[in-house]
Amino acid sequence: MFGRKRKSAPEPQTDKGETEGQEAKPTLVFCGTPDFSVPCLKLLHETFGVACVVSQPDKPVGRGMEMASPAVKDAANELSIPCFQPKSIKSIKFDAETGFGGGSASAKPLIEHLNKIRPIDAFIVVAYGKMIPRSLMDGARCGVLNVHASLLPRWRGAAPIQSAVRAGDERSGVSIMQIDEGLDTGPVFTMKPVALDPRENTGSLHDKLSTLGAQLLCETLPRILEGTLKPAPQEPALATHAPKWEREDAVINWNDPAEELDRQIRACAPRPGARANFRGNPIKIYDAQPIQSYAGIGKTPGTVVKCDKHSLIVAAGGGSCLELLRLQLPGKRPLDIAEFLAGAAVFEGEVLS
RNA sequence: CGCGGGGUAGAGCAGUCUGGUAGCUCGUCGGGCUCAUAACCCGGAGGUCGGUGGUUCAAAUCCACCCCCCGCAU
Repeated sequence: MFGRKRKSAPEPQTDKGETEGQEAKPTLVFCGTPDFSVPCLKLLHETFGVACVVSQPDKPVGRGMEMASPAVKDAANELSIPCFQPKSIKSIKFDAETGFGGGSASAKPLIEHLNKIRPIDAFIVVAYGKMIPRSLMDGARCGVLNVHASLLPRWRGAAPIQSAVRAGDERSGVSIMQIDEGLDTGPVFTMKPVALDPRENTGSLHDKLSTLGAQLLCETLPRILEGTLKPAPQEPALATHAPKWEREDAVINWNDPAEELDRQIRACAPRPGARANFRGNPIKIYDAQPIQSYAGIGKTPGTVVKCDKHSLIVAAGGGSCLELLRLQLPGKRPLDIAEFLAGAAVFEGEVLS
């Protein structure tokens, strides 16, 4: 009920002076879109307060093409933070004298609001989904800060988490960086590593990095705002690129060795799910593991080499074998292998593609 | 009105087209065999077939509407 006029901060905040120049709350603008961004938004708002949120527009999605709002917008609404969803922010301009201007029609309300809350200390971008224009870098005292889900300069780009899992990286992490005009090329304030579990998938790593990113951001932000933490440039020679995940990346090729398939399957879990074909139906594989005991040497990759009530083992490339653990038929729920086998009699010698 | 699949015992499925005794694999319970078992054998319990209405002597099955789940596309 009283979430509306939260603008004026509660008065009794004159206690401990842990950091001296910290009495005034910074003015922060948060830009983000999916689930991944939500923990950052929440912790940031709790710790420092967020003046407004920018997210991608609602779009028709899923069955029935119903309009769906981004997770960040829903979170902003819960927190009673004003949220703007311009179609594009590319053409927004900034002038030190007159403030923000330009912009497409859909960006007007945002621009108006930004001018109202000036001066802005920082824009904070977490998986917003679009490139950030120059104007925002100029429009805040500390420019645009970014939480990126990798240890830069490894895995710059759109799909750092999937890429780390698929590559079999032993560790990943989050980076807090300054956005410049390149794609994740800006100098880095700090990074925090995390070890990948051998059975890690994209979903589990996503969740780890999402909370880790929120923590690291909020720990680091005070020193960035007061200018005592300087960012260090990335080493360009070490950079790798993590391109957007394409449909093709989820298609199983049984000629690949089992270990590679395992990594691909984990990279595709829980979404979109690695795809194969079984009896003419598309089937998704969510979990599997390479197996030593039943060498598939001489078998065509994709052939079921062993199948009983509890396990299903398929030949892969180079004589390797893959035990399928969890899969899904079209129109059905994902099933653990034992459940799957209870309903669909599978025969040794059948071939998946 | 984007295209499509599905809801039958605790789980996974068949049966629906061609209405007429509720079936399979697993789990569970009891018993047996075994040094042993996610093994094997014997026996039992467990279902108002998603909901409502309609057609019919008779509906899981045909018709109408509703609820819920999922695949593709994005």
